[in-house]
Amino acid sequence: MEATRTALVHHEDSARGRLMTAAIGVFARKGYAATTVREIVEAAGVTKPVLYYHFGSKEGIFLAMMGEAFQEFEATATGALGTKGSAEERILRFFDSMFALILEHLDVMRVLEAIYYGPPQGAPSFDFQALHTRFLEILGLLVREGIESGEFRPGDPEDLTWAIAGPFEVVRGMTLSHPEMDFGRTTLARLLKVAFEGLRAANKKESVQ
Amino acid sequence: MEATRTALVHHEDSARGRLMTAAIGVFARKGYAATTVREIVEAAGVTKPVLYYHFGSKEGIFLAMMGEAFQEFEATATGALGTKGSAEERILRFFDSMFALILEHLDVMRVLEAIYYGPPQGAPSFDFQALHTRFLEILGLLVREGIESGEFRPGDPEDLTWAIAGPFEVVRGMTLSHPEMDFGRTTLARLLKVAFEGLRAANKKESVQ
DNA sequence: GTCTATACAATGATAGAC
DNA sequence: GTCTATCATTGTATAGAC
Repeated sequence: MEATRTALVHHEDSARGRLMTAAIGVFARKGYAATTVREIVEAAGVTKPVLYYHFGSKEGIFLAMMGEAFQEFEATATGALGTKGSAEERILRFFDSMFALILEHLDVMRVLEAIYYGPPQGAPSFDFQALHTRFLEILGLLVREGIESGEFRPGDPEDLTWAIAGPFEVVRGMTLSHPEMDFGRTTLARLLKVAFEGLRAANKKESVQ
Repeated sequence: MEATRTALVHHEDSARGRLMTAAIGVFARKGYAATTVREIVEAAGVTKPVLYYHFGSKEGIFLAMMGEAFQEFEATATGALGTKGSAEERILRFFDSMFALILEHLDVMRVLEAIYYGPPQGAPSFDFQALHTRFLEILGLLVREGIESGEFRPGDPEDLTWAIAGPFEVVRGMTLSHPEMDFGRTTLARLLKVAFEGLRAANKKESVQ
């Protein structure tokens, strides 16, 4: 997994690598539609034909970038399933590893998010839905296990899953749109703690300060 | 307030009104940058010079649209402050009225959200930040009152505010990106109930099913 | 206020030399 | 693999008639 991960972080210092890095930055800042190939190649310090040689088109470099991100997400998400501990601990670790991934690739996540939640902007279609579904699938599994083991109170598993997803959405959203506010793993853990308060089985409730 | 609100819903059947309605739809579907004036005028059944006559530019029609939305948001948000009841009830009503506003103007909210959370797309700058801040400000006020009255447990007001904002963010996000899943006011109320569980003062906790 | 016709800039993409 | 030079298309915006 480490190998897959670094692929996205350290693009080799080739023309191709610099183009990828540059494209991620510009797409993140201006969105797919508003980005021109001229901007990308200027940021990468190459000329237009170099981009077309390596990626074939504006769509091509976009898809290459999304493909790498997709692989890495899938690896991290699935990896979180093989952990031990209480449901709370496992959920916390799952969120923490996903959030760390977001922090490492803020720009890619911004592009991904803009296209998934926002208008397609004429960007080539890409199955972002699968990412989100997979995230909720794993979270739902962990929540269900917590309910069955008696760690969480009885209740509609879907509702409890969404209740736990809330803090993650909040922190993810604020991190992407307001990085200066410095929401982070600590804040995520703190908000999650509040959410867990509403989920714990009655016999496990602690008095909280 | 009703007068302000209808301005956005029922655009008069003039060329200007049809242009506004058409622009909202196209901007929502394709984003600001990817939208062409040709598309707008074709959807409105008029020709290009008509748009330039009424709004001056692509930016002009965008700003006109955002201006109307802004006014309506402010009116609804502020209106929610003048209500009576327990903190839970007031928060629920506040969320419900804000969510109703979103449902009425899904397309405008999509455009607004895309530009606020996503890349600016070259759209004219607009103080979306103020909307979000105002929303959190009001919510924070209601939460603080709940803490002070002893209805909510003691705790960091900021954290508790975010914890309550979570369900709203989730339902808003899902409604905008997956309207077919039919999240709605009922789901919002249900998820909010779970969140309140984690906030209630110890002496007010009820056993939940 | 609304049309036809068009100006003018910028865009994605390529041919062909090196 | 990378460059210079250029093409075809599409974009915003406008002039001028009605």
